[in-house]
Amino acid sequence: MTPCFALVDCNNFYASCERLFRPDLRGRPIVVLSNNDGCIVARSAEAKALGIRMAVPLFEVQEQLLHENVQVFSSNYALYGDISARVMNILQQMVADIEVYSIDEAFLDLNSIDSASSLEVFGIQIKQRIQSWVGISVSVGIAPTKTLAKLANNAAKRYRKTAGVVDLTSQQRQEKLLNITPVKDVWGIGSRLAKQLNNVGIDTALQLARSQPGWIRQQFSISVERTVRELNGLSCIDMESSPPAKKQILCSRTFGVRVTDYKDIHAALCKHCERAAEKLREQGKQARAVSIFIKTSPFNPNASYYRESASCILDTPSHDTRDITQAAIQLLKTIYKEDLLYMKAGVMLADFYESGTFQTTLWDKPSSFRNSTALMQAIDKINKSGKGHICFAGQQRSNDWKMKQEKLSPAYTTRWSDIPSIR
DNA sequence: TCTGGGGTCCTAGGACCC
DNA sequence: TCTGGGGTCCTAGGACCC
Repeated sequence: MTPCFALVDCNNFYASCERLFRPDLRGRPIVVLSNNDGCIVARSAEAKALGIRMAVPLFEVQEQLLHENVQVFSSNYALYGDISARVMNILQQMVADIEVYSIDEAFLDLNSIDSASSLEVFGIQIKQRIQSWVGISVSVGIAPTKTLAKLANNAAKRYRKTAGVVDLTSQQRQEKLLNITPVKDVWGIGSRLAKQLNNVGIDTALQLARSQPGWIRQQFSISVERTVRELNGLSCIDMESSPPAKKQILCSRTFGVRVTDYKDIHAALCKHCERAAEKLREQGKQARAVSIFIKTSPFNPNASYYRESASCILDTPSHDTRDITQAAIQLLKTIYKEDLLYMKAGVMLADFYESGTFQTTLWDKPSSFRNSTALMQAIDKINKSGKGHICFAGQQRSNDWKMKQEKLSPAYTTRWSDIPSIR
């Protein structure tokens, strides 16, 4: 049986979430900013129509936003995460197997659905149900491979006539769409590859599909070869129903303001270690490799760019926040330089082990902390309860370095005090 | 003044082994 | 004169995704 995938993708997701509890914003342009209010990461249809580009720094368009009366929001992940969970929940009820691909999109395995109705009708059902149960509008692309389903979804978004659902199972329709799709719009082809492909005369998705897979592999990589095959309807990228175990965990943030003091960077790093260790424990893993980095702004013309990282291997893997923090701070001491304006710091964990599976040698030192597991479990439980937050002292009180979020909307669906009331 | 965060995969090259 | 062959592991860097 030929496989069949659907890609369901929310339209202008962050902007749609912001509008969900603000009916007064219907029809008005909205943009959502990245962490730290730095760049534009989402735009409503109206904002797109004004020509506001994706990923542009806020300061470059500030005047235009003001002039066009665009509503600006900081990222509100509590809200987006909750709305996303509701959408995914509905999809899970409609098919046997889904892969949550990102916060606003999921692949569906359509082989299991009742073949009595057409695929397109099923797509329309998905769209209508999410619209009426959650209030979010989605687009649906259906095809025999994930890469084609992505393209079908783009078409569903782009062409009004499709009403938001495109069934691309017919080969004839595939060719028609590939022919009018620039190669840069193909999933897996980024700007660099697009340029290289253009240089050898491949401008459209159809031209890429018609090229020799072996030659493509030789010239580019096995990933691009896979893309060629997928464009021809041969499924090479399977569903991943449960997310694969992480191989690394990264926590980093740009500071709200530039910082110079060691104590501020120390505090930020402690916070990042706490979150990284928490994520590690969620995976049920222990890490052996710890690395950190600090950097100044690459955009400052008056100072040279400083970026340094350092890493170490723990004697025995650990999931104890204290082990990880201790290692990180030791590393920080080796790369911190005075009198620089730091922009960002982060910590990365890697080399993961299941608890208790690591073979120690006679001379390895175990974690210096006893009762680690029970203590960490207790901390995680308290921090997830919503009743309070326990942290280690290294984070200090200073807030100088914390993220800028000046336009944050309420956590409408996840905090009691923020629930909208109707008068 | 001001430029996000968190990931994955692939390849090449060096070190090292027998 | 002549300097093997086959392999693993690790790391850095490049590319991609949302």
